[in-house]
Amino acid sequence: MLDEVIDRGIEARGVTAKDGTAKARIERAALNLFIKTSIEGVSTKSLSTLAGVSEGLLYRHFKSKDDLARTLMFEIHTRLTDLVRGHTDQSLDAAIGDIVRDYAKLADEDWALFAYHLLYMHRFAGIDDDSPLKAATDLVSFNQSAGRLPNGLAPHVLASMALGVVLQTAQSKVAGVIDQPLSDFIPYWERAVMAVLEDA
Amino acid sequence: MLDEVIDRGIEARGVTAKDGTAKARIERAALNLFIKTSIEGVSTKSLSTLAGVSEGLLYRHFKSKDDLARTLMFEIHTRLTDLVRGHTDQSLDAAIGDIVRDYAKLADEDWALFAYHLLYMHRFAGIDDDSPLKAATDLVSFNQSAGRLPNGLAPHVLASMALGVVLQTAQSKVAGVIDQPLSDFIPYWERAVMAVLEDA
DNA sequence: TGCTAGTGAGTGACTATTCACTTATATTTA
DNA sequence: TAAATATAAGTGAATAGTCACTCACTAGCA
Repeated sequence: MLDEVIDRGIEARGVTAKDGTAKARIERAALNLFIKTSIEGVSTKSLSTLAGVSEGLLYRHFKSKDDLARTLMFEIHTRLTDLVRGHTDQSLDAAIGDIVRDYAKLADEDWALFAYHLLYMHRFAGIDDDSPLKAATDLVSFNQSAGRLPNGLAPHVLASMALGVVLQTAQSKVAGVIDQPLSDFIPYWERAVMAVLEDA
Repeated sequence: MLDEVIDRGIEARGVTAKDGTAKARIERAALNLFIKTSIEGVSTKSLSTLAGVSEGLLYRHFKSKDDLARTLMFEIHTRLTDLVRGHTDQSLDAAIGDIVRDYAKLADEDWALFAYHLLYMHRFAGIDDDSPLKAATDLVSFNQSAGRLPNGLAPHVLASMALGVVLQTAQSKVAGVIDQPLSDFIPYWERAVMAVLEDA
């Protein structure tokens, strides 16, 4: 039964167990198993088997299973946060447009990594010190101060609501309810996010 | 260290280990530990200790740890689905108003149960056959057919985006970014959800 | 007497991690 | 250039611990 999972995992990505460096194969195997089951529910044995390496090798490249999970999480977390931050030099419309476009592109290009973030972000303590939500909150706050957005709601609440439009669509894709690439929704996201922000 | 977690868990709910029936205490302990860590990450030992019962007793009331997790999930899942379904006899505004109000109320009244659903729903296979999203999709579809909502987006996508407004606010509360009761956001949710639906 | 609630030590399977070991690949030295 | 040496990549059996679950048992109760 484990073999089936392993075969499907490899097959799904169209690669053999020997593609890429060992470290990269470990990371891909971890992502695919983590999003399929859970982090604690994946054993180092199944992980190394799917990656096509020995169990011991995991510990040459990562201090522990937790370190592996953390490394993967912070990689995508940083990328997503950077992507949202720093759009104060353009109009709000343009900023939202850029952000949702980049979000969709990143998700479509590396779905496993994106889905991993969506599913397990909340498990990593301290991750909210800086996050996509934090960056979005700063953007909302900036535009509220400039009088371009209503002040009725606290910026982190309004940012949550707006981000929800995008993230719940992604969640539905994780659940298998949606099977199109997220890029298909870019113009709709743009309009919906602006509507949430301006109607508050 | 485990004892600290256990103490905090009990303290946080203002109850002693002897409150309620043993079965109810097992369920509350499970919910509180599951949302704090994960399902697989919680041992039957820590669970029974927090509930103040023996490990063996878990198996008098539930067939397995998985059965316990499933039972809790389907209880809240059914309640939430019912809450969204069956609002076709009123205006869309009124329906959205009722739904977000009931959602907020249920979440505020039993936060652990609600948070459990939010965090782990996606893990239970077959749960999407009927779900809050499915019910919301039916409502959107009904209103699209009646010409009261634009037809540009597939109903399950539009429903996801609208639901995201509410669920991401809840997610931010799980993350500890928001600490108000969700009921505070009812009127804002109403407006934002309508804006998403009508602007699509 | 029969029944349900509750116990907790015991069990075998599985877990993450280690470690002594074997290749392979650079780097230095003669 | 060739030999010598260091360093990195990779192995898999061994280990100590934890896991979910069982079962023979006791306590109360109708």
